[in-house]
Amino acid sequence: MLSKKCKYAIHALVYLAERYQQGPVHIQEIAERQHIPKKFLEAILLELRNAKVLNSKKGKGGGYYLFKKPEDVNLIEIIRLMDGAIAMLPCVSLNYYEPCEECRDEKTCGIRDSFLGVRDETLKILRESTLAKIVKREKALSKK
Amino acid sequence: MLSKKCKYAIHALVYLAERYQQGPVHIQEIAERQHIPKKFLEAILLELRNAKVLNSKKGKGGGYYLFKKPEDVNLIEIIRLMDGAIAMLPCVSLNYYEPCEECRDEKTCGIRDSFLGVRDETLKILRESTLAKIVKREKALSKK
DNA sequence: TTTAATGTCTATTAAATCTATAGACTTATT
DNA sequence: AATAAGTCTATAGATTTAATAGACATTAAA
Repeated sequence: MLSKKCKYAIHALVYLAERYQQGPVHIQEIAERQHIPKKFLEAILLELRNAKVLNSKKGKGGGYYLFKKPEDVNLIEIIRLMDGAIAMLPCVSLNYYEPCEECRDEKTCGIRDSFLGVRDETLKILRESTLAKIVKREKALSKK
Repeated sequence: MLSKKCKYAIHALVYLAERYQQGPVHIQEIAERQHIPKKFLEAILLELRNAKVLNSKKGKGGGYYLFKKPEDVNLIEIIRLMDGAIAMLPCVSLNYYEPCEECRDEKTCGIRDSFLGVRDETLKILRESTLAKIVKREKALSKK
């Protein structure tokens, strides 16, 4: 399961994607509208800023805004930043690889293959899930 | 990521699947061979027993053995028993469904779809990953 | 029938992680 | 100068995970 932090991040980013190129939005507003504890959200947005997904403007009239284009931010990137590995086992993780302690020999491990498959399929879907597509989908669904 | 408990369970079950219908194997042996803390393993095997995946024999010469057929135990079942939901969001979970707190309206949520897709692909692969197949794969790999 | 080997069960502890909050500091605008 | 923002460090509380301890129950064999 994704952590709350990660879910908060996704919701905040979608919110900002809907307001792309409309100037900075302040934390308070995002927190209220998305029901996210403000202080927690602060830490999240800061991380996303340091990762250059967001940018911010300080001082009066300041706030956060999407730095990358909505079509260039996908769920893989967000999840990795917030929760770390996407794979279900460390030994099949691309970005957070670690040998499995429990495994005596990775090469002859019959378990890995399944999780390699899961990882690949998961990445395939999450890679295609950009903020742009999510916003588009949201609009399409609410028009029905 | 899967918990250690879950990884231990998978390894223990594979070990027992390799010895299917060869009589009970005692905890001590599984613990030693798979490098699992014995007391922790006890709790795990007990849960698997209560779920009728394993069965046990008490007393001298006792131990655990696979109750279901190796081809009838897949990774979905094991993961659900040990770690709970497989989906990345509660709102797309089949067995552990809960509405997302962060979501104002599930019907118009543009995020769900992606995770629904991930869940379906994940289940598809894990459903096919039975103990029988894992053991078979293991043997094939070690012959190379 | 005793003994030893084994699983069963309840409780507890230690460590790690997740979630949330507090408060002082910095920067930009008016 | 005053005010409205974000930045940063620290920490507290809650929850979950991992591991351990010890008393109890059952079975088989001696």
